[in-house]
Amino acid sequence: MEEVSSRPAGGPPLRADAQRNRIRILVAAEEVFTETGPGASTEEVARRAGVAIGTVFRHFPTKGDLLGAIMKRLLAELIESAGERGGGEGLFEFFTELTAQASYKRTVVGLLESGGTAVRLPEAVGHLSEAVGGLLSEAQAAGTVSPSVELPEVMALLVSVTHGALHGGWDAELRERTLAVVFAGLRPR
Amino acid sequence: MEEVSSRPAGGPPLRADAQRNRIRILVAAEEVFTETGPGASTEEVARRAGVAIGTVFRHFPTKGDLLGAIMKRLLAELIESAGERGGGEGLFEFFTELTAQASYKRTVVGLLESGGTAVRLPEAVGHLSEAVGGLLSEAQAAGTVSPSVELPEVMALLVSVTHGALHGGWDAELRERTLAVVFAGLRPR
DNA sequence: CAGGATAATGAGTGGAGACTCATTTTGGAA
DNA sequence: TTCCAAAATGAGTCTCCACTCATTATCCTG
Repeated sequence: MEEVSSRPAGGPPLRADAQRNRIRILVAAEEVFTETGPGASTEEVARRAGVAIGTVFRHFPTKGDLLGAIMKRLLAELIESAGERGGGEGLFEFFTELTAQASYKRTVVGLLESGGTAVRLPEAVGHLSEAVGGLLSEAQAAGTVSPSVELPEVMALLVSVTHGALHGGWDAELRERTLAVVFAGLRPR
Repeated sequence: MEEVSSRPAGGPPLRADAQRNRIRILVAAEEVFTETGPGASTEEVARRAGVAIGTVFRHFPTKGDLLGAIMKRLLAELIESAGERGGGEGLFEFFTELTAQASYKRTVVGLLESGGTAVRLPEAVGHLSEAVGGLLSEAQAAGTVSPSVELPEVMALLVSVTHGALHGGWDAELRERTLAVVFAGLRPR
C-alpha cells in the first residue's frame, strides 16, 4: 500500500499548498469513487477534500484524469496482492478476495470492465493480466487447474463474477456457491 | 414473439392515431434501447419513431415506464425461449443463446442486472427464474448438472457472464472458452 | 359535417454535472 | 519585506436530458 504521490509526473515542483491539496483531493476521490462508483460528481470530491471545484480541475484537467490517478493506485494494490500469492491455491484465493472486496471497490470493478480504456490505463490492466497469468501457471503446475484453461477466460470470469457480485449485491453464501461452480470448472476433471 | 400491444392496460380505447403512434414508439424504443442500452435518450426514441417528444411522454409518463414496457416484451421472449428447451442440455443451450445474444440485447441485460427493480418488473424476472429453475431440474434429473448446484448461483452466473460478454465485447472464441469453464463447473465430477 | 374530446406538437423549464476564468490569495525567492 | 508567479476560489457557462404545457391538429360521434 504505497503512499499517495504528492506530485504529478514531470514538471516543476509544486508549491507547498498545492502539494497538500493534491493529496487531499486524491484521498477524497478514492473515498468517494470507492463508495459511489465512477458516477460520483467532481463537486462531491471537492467538497470532501475541502477545496473549491476549480482546484480539483487545476490538478486534474478532466474527470478522467482524476479517475485514472486513483485507478492506477488501486490497480497497483491488486497487482501486488496477486503477486504475493502463489502455489496451487493462489489463483483461487485471489479470485475470492477480489470478489469479496467488490462491494467496496466499485471503481476498480468499473475500470476492469472497460479494460482500462475509459481512463487510458491499458498497460496497468495488462500488468494485472500478467500477474493473474503467473498465478494461473503456478496453479496449473501444481495440478489444481486444468491445463486446457487459458488466461483470457480466467480474466473474463474474474471480471464478470466480480461485477456480478458488486451489482447483484450477492451475500457471502451466494458468492461462495457461485465461486464453487467456477472453481470446479477450472479444476482438472 | 408476440405482437406489440396497441393499447395500454385498462382505460378507454385509444384513438386511431394514438394507437398507431403507440406502436411506432414501442418499436423505435426497442430498437434504440437494444442498440444503445438504457442510457439512450427519449429524444432519440421520439426521432426514430417520427413523433414529437411530447407524444412519447403522453403515452409513457416517465422513461422508466417506456423501458418497462419493452422489457416486459423482451423478458417474455426469453422466458419463452427457456420454456421451449429441456432435457439434459437445455440449460446449457439457453445459457449459450443468451450469452451470444447479449451483444444486441443490451437492455435485457441491464434489466436482469437490476433484478428488475429499476423498472418494477420483479415478477417478470421471477418468471424467468422459474423457467431457468425448470431447466436446471431437468438437467439434474438427466445427470448433466451436479445435484449440489442450486438455482441462485445459476442465475448469478447467467447474469454475470452475459453482462461480461456484452460489456467486455467477447468474441465467439472467448465466449465459448468461458462458457466451457462454467459448464464444466456445473457438470457432475 | 359540426364541434367537443382526444391527441400531437415542440419550444421551454429545471436540474445535474463537467468544465472555465476573472479575481483574489498565498508561497517563497531575492 | 517585497513582489510576482503559482495556486485557490466559486460563480458562471455549456451541454445533455427528463419532463411540461399552451397551442394546434386530428379523430369520431351525433
